Amino acid sequence: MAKATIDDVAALAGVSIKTVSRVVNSEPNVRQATQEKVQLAINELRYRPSPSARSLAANRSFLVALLYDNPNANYITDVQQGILQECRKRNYDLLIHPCNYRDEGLQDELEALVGKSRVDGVILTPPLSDMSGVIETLSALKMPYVRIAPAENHEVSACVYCDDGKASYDMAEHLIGLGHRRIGFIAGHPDHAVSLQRKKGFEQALVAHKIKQPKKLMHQGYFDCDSGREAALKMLNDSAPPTAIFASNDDMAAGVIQVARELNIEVPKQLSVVGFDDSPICSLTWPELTTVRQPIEELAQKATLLLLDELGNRASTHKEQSLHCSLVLRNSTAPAP
Amino acid sequence: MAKATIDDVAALAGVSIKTVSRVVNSEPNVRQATQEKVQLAINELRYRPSPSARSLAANRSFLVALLYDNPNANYITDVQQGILQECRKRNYDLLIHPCNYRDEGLQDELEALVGKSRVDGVILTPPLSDMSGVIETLSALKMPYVRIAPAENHEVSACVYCDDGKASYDMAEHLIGLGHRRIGFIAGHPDHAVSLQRKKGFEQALVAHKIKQPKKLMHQGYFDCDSGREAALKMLNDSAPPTAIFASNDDMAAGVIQVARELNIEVPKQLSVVGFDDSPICSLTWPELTTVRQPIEELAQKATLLLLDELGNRASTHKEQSLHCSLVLRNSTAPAP
DNA sequence: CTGAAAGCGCTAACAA
DNA sequence: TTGTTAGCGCTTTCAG
Repeated sequence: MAKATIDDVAALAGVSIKTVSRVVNSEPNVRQATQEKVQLAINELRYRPSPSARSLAANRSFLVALLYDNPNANYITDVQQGILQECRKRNYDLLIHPCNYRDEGLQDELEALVGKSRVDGVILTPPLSDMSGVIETLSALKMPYVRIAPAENHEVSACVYCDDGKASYDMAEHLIGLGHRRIGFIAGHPDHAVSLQRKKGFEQALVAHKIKQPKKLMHQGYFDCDSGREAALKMLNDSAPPTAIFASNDDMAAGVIQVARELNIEVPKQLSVVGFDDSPICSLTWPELTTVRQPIEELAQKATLLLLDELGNRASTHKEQSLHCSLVLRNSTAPAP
Repeated sequence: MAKATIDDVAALAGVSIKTVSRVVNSEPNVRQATQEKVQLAINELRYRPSPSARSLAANRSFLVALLYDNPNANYITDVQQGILQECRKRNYDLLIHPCNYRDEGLQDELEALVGKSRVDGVILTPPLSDMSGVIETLSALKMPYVRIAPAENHEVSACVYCDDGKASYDMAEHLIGLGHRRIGFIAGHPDHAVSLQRKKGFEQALVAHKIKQPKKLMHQGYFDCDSGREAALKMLNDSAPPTAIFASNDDMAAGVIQVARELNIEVPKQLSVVGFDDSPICSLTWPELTTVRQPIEELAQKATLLLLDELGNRASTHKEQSLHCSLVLRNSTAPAP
């Protein structure tokens, strides 16, 4: 038998198609008895509304797009997971659209995706969350969107973020509390806004504790293991090496640990090492890595909730929310020697 | 201005909407001059066909779904990447649908997703690729699908896979070639069909080289670090410990390396360790892990190609393809002591 | 090579 | 509380 349509259901239930539509969309103003009658017919025919027809008529697709430039597999799967949690509740589906944030054609790509209005809304992750071009295109096309972890301009759209600077400050203070005074810092990729936040938080903690930070202890990294290694190599081979190193993410911290081992520097006895992100490698390194955990999945969930609310109400309640990071203390930190 | 429709384009170009449709879908039988005239109008109006209308009329959505039970973030992002590579070429979009393969309601979930025919085709990854319930549901609903890395029944549908057994055999032979005779093996999760293949390949290599494998050297693992640790602990604390350990994936191998360090067993001098998957942690462990690389992205790409071909032609050319794994030799292996 | 007409299956506005 | 009537914007016949 061919797929049942709304007409079949209406015929079987002995009502008009509009009534079926009402039941399907759980609209009010349907008598209980009618409701049940229709539901019965729906079940019997295994009727499923056609998304295309619905989209065409109602001008909404029940599809949201996740736009991202894959920074890291774990990050992105966490984000996807969080988004889908909310989507399932409201019968939305998720379409994923990785892209290259430095791509010249990104603007056009976005316009193509959004312009045909295949999706009802868009979710952005860093560094896209902070790209004015992207944001302006979306606004111009009146496409609802929400930003995950934007660094700035929290007011221009609905968004959800963590205070990375605060977490960074706390982590620095933790090290200082352990007696460390010479703390090396490896910054994150300069294109990611969080990099600056993490660096600032670190520096503020030093200032608060009246610690002067020599330039030699500040290094540029790129969020990958190699840049962590490079920075560590420079610092640890210096005549006045640090007693602790704060890497702006876990991959770089893993690089630091590697270098330490190669130089026969014991972690954490001679050198404390901390990272950021709480990625799976934290428990795979030796010693296990002290780090900062961001609630990525929750972040994505809240963001999605904000977006779907906006899509439902069409009340553009530009909200912003923030969540807290937490320190995860493992074995890569110890009192200063 | 409101969004341009096919009528607007037709009016501006001075042709019928059918002709516009022909141009948009690059159908034959349009005179060059007409073609250009229409294209001009399209550009001027920035016309984008409406996916919903198109779906409704043509009964195809240009959407494919990836159905998976997230085994691992890297695996899944690689798969997504591969799929999207092909999708972009043919203007398909990807909808992701993670699920729990042990969920009672999986059947219904699938039927809901597929029954409304929101998607034109489905891509399956392990362990879903081998679940008869899933496959039968898809077949019953006549939903085209392709399976990535199914373990068995390669003929029932289009599919793409690697010969894990062969790779496993080769890796075992590599260890044997280094002089190892007591090689511990940690099997993968029993629900994943590849686990058995990898185990079989390993055993076949031993048989081929006339090595008797004591039961004590065969352990059940679950693809996670902890189960690797557990197995390693048992084997390395034994009176006759192995000189090499073959873990069925990298996470377990990382666990083995940890345990070795805790027991002051030097890797690779006293113990060689190998994994499987070539995941990012391979270069983050110390020493870096020798492993097997599966061309996951290519696998996904080929699978998608197969699926989209089928969707295009509607010729159900049940093809199957296989790709090769390769050994990645790093520093965790050395001649037997 | 091109076009006219008839839907695809649903929702929205309005009527009853 | 329910039904009627128009489309939504496209593709598909089938005729020219």
